[in-house]
Amino acid sequence: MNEHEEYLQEQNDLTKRRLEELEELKAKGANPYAYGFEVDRYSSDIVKSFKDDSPAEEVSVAGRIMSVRRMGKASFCHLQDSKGRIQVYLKRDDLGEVYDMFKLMDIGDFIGVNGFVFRTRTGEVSIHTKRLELLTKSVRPLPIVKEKTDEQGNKTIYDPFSDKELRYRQRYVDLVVNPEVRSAFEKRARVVSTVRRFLDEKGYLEVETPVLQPLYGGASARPFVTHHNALDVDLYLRISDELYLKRLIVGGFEGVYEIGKDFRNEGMDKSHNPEFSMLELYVAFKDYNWMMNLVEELVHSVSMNVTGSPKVKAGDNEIDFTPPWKRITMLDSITEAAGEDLAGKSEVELAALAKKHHVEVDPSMGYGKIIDALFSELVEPNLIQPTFITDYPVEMSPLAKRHRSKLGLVERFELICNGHELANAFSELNDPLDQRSRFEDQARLRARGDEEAMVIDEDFLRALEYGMPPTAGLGIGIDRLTMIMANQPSIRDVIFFPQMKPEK
RNA sequence: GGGGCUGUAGCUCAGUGGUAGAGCAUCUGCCUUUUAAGCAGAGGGUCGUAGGUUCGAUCCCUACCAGCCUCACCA
Repeated sequence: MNEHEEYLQEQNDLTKRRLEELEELKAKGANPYAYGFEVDRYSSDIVKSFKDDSPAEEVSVAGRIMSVRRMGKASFCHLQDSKGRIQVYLKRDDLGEVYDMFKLMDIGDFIGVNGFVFRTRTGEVSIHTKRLELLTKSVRPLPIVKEKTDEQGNKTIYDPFSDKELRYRQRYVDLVVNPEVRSAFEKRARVVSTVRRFLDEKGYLEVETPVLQPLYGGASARPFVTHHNALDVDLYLRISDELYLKRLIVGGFEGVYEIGKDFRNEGMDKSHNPEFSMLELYVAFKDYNWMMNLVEELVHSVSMNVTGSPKVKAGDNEIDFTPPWKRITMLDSITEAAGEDLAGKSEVELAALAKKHHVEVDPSMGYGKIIDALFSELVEPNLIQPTFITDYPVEMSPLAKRHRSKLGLVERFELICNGHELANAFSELNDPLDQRSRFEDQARLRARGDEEAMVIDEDFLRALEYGMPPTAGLGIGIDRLTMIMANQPSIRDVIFFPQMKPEK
């Protein structure tokens, strides 16, 4: 048995049948893998612009066959291109031998069609085919999804392609068959392009910094490790861009941003993927108050561009991004939720308060960690409308500048929306001595076994010693922003190829 | 890592301790404006993998693999 025969042997009957058709088509002189086709219109544009009283228009379209209805000497099929679908009418009288070739074509095949636009008796705008070309033969059967639209315009889907494992592993099939998937990713692209345009118009410079780093930093997370053979050194995939972008502020750029992938070696769930996209922005001579205004403007602009409205549906909630948004300090937000004033409370008193509200604490947790636990449990899940939480304990924020008037706090805010963190920002710490002592605190945590504590970056400290101007910094998770804008409950639905265990 | 649910035809799913089922898809026949096309007929399966119990396992048991949900951990 030769290789080709072995391959045939392994295939199921549906694929075998298609491989036979492929040979028959070749025998009839068709090239089942053609080189191109002149397209002049998109399906949905033709349907939209059709007018019954205008003279018949000639069009050329190309796409995949998504349904076929054969009735002896005439057939209908639906052709799907990147904009939608249009019905195609094929008649033996018009096509002759080509009509016999069409009998060898299947759902999934790419065809090119040239003909004139008309409306059928049943009212559907269609193309009356004059010329038909096979562009690509599909030898593996697609899932067949049928839908019916009733008089009220309600769609019923029959036999949906819904197995999540198959959808993620074979996203190409998911995209062909489930139009709403394509639409979510188109929204993702618009999120990114809006952010980029917004920041470019403000005059900030888009830059690229290393993904492979000798030291990782800028966030609390475990990294991926890799190895450079020629240098014989271990390198880390970045967990954030922060320390490199701040070096660029030291170097004299007054506004820099980067949109790129970060990598964190942690668990996965519906809001975490090991690689994810992050926007980071640093602007000289500004502080976190200024940055809050910018974030309001930026996210509002994304919402308008992506959804056409400042109001966005997220599951059962409607989120309104019209500025200004609520701003409240972290302590006040806990005070509000717990109904007890936190001001001046000691660590012991806080721990007692936590127990009272059934928030788990253990003796190893310091003041900052208890505050964080209280916040995560009592406040964060209930924040649906965009809210700035400000002024975090210094222990939680080793790269943020101390608050100008509140002892033990830093000038930091997070934007919480729909119960999740969407952005994180601070007035950047630029005192090299303070930064060194914060790194050293982190090193002590690390020595005690905190694998996520930051490592000391001497080169970054050296840069700060040369002087970094007052700077406001921001990070926004692009995936999570997209989840909200596209109303997708899982990060896997806004990442084309989410991380999966290997297929066995 | 803990708990729950799931894995049967290309897709979506029923089902039973004794020869494996449906709809759609596929194939054959009829049909030149149909549309979840229709009518008549046909083919298609290692029932996730490996063990065990049993005369006999797709079904019961165990382990493993994969997926989803959830909790924990984590930003």
